[in-house]
Amino acid sequence: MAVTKDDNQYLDIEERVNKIFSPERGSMQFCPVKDILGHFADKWSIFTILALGKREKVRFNELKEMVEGISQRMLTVTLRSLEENGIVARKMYQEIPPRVEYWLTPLGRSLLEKILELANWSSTNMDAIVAARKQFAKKQ
Amino acid sequence: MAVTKDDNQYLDIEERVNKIFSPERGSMQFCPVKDILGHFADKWSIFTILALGKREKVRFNELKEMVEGISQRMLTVTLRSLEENGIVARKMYQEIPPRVEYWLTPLGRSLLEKILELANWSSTNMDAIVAARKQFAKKQ
DNA sequence: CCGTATCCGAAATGATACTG
DNA sequence: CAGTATCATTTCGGATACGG
Repeated sequence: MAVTKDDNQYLDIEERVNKIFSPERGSMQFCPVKDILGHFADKWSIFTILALGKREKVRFNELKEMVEGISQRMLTVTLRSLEENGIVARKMYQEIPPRVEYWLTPLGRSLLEKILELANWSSTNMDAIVAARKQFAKKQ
Repeated sequence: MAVTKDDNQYLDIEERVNKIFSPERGSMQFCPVKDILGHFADKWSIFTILALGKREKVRFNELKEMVEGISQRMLTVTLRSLEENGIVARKMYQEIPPRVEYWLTPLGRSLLEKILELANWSSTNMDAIVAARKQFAKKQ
């Protein structure tokens, strides 16, 4: 069996996946992929980070408008989690009425880069996915 | 590229975020980012795709071993969802005992590429995140 | 305005038992 | 082996009330 270009590509990916999960990449306490990626792999975190990427600084209620469908509670919970992990910074002004601003830290902006890639992928492959769904529905 | 990346990095990102969400990118029925990304933005999907990237074809129980902590039920549910969206292909052999193989479609492998980037980001920035968590704990 | 606290229903997930 | 079905449990998330 001749090795085609595609085969090489596949083996390359396979190697990279294994590399990420290999023990020497992470500390002994935890696997970074499981612990860290598992922390951001939820839709509210992803949509919140994308929304924060739209502007330099955003106020709480502005953010609530931008992340469609999120409740006040979930936005608070999500922002705290992102703040705890160094993705988001927060500044509260002692005014009346109060004003609180959120923005992405440099770390957060680097994560945004990767999420943007994912979002672009969604946009690019939308048609293929919709087609796959129709195909799957037929088979059932 | 003559202009350095850092100079206009922030503005560039802001523009790209807005572009993804702009109406003309998606159909009128749905926003690809919300509908599609929201579909894969859960940890079991992400870990399953990463596991499938490790090997060319994987059997159900092998996969269950590879995705640590997943239950049989959630693996089934996740695989069906990925199959429905054209990310995963499935072949069942009429043998006893039964054998079922799963693998990533070309579309799935292109998604894997993006997820790998995210996983790499986690690995690379692990230390910064752990530091941020400690810092946050102190402030509370 | 920007939260927190609480409660409650809904949804996601796990555990277990069973089947072709 | 690779599921499905069922039930129990945990978690998520919305609604509401309240406070700085």
